[in-house]
Amino acid sequence: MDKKEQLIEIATKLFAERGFENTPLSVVCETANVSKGLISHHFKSKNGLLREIFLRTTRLIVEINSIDKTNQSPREQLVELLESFFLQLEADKMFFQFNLNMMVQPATRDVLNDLIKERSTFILEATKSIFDKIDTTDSLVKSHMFIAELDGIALNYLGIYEDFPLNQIKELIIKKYTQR
Amino acid sequence: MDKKEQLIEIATKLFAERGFENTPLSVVCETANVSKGLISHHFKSKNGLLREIFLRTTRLIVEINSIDKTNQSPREQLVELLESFFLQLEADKMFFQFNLNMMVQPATRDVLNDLIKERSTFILEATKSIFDKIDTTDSLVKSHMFIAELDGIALNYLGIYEDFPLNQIKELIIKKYTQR
Amino acid sequence: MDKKEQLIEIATKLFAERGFENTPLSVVCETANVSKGLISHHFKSKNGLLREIFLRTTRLIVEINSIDKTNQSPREQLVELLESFFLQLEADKMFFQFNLNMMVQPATRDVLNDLIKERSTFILEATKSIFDKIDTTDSLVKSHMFIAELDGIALNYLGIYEDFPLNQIKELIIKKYTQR
Amino acid sequence: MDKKEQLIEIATKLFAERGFENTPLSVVCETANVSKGLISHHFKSKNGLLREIFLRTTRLIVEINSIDKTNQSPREQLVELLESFFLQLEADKMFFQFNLNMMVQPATRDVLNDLIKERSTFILEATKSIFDKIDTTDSLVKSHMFIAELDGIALNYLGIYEDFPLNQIKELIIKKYTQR
DNA sequence: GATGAATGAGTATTCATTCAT
DNA sequence: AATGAATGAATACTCATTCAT
Repeated sequence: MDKKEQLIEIATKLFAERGFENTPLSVVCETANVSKGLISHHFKSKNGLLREIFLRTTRLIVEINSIDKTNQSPREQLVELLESFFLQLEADKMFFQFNLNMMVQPATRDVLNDLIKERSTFILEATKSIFDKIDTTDSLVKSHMFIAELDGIALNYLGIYEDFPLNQIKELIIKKYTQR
Repeated sequence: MDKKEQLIEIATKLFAERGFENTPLSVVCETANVSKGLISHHFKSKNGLLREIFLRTTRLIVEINSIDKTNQSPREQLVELLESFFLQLEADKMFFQFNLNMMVQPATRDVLNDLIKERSTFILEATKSIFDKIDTTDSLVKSHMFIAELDGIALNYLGIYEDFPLNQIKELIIKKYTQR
Repeated sequence: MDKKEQLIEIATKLFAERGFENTPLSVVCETANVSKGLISHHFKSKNGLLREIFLRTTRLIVEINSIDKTNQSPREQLVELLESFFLQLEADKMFFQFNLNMMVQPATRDVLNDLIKERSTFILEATKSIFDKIDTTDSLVKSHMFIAELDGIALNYLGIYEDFPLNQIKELIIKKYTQR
Repeated sequence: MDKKEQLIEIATKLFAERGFENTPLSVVCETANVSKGLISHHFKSKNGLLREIFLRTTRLIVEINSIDKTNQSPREQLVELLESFFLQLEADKMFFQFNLNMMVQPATRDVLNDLIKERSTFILEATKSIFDKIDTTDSLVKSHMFIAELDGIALNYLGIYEDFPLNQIKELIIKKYTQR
């Protein structure tokens, strides 16, 4: 088993669960059964490790969106996007927890600034390219609205309301975006 | 000059700007021109100070929502709520930054858990009471959607997109909620 | 109820239970329902309070030993002294705990040095005056032995062995000192 | 040069001289020419360091008592034990100072509770095994008396009387325990 | 006599990072 | 590639003391 990969996997999980600032490298290393020196060896620093993790997450997002969807109508694409969003939100809370965390915290924002910009630009453009196919009017604003809505749902589902009615919300949203 | 109030004011500002974890008490005290011991004296601990701040913020939210609005139609209330939300989002970014921060970060969440629950329950009920007057069908889910949308907008405006089209989003949303 | 007396009583108890160094004045004041400023007002400082307490304890010891015992034989006096020692050791553990504590700890020793000397000189002389009446040979050494024995018993009973056979020890000692 | 051993040695000395509570780690580290972090690294905490020291002291006591003494009569063993006690009491005051300190102070007692119990049980049994060979009647009580006597002597010699007649006491005691 | 806000020096502890092996 | 001893700056917290009221 590759110690480097092991390290990344464990660190991702712990950073998501406990927050970056609140997760000492000592805990990461103990959990991953790895010596402290190894982090500096592979990633130079704690921030280096964070950037590597964030980068990989972005790569994942890009890959998913790069699947060819030319055989789908734009509305079908939107629905599929929503379906996969709600599916993953339930299945991999950690993933969203981690990303929300990184965005909101000033300290991590500073470290990841360029990577966050890169990723959010990609997401905005990917979304807009779908909306453009439906109607170019206000497509940028609508894309922003769309993204904000999903982020807000993730935020409220993960962090605020214990009995957030995720499924009903999902239905409501899908209905909204499939109506002409 | 009340040193306790001074302390709270400065701490609120600094926690919002730099994050709670990332703001040492030494900085808070120096900025507020106050000795370290005073925090212990008034709030017992850094967490105690945080709880006091969060509590006051909640009290503010409750006060604003307690203003009598019986002379307005529910849709008018909704629009007013949206107007004041967007107004404040632009005017007092710190306020939103601080609150998002507290919600998302695991460490602060643990400290504030009970207070967060209290506040979010209040907000949900206040929102639902308006939606109920329009149409009781799905009023709870719609309230959740409404709150999530606004949170998402705050999140994207403050933390992700530098050129977030706040005004256009505002218009779009108000239009959406004034349509029958 | 006199706040000063209240303060002394509570402080004695707490210092005995938790040790002097380990008992913050804040705890003393809260327990005694008294403000912090009052200690400085009455005793100048924490050390001042300690000295007052130690002084009172000495005064108690002196008083007990000042009772006229001219109608008793020296051996009777010795037995009575032993009886009262074992009686009090069981009844007022705190008293012995406190005094042992003060003697052994370097920090408190420094504060109480003169008072400790005064008291221990008194005790030695009071004991020697009894032994002298029995036999002046080695009376000083025997007095030291006698005191050391009792201190050792207190130490082992209070601080080391949970099932210290206090009563059997008492009988053994009394037998020893009543034998010709 | 082993920094860990250096640390233990210096700390033992300082804790004995100044008391545990009254010896800041800063002083220990400066004296030992070692960084503060090293204590956390090797012993986890100040209490951890204390436990390590106490443990080693116990180990020393056990080792000394484990020397084969089958070629000595029980009374010879008792005398040898007394001789070595008085010898060490004069030579290594620190050792006794430290141990008395730990026993008497509530704060350190709590930290060392299990280790103190272990050690005192061992000492009691080692002593009793000698007394048993002389006479099994009351051997437990006599052992307790014996230990208490020595502890009391150490206490009075080290902590109370400046001109404690140690040598005369020694002779008196040895005479007592060699008499049939 | 009595209060309690305010101070500030002091202390243990945490933790990312370095470096020799 | 991997270890872990060692560092030292940073940080929250403690607590006796002071002083205006």
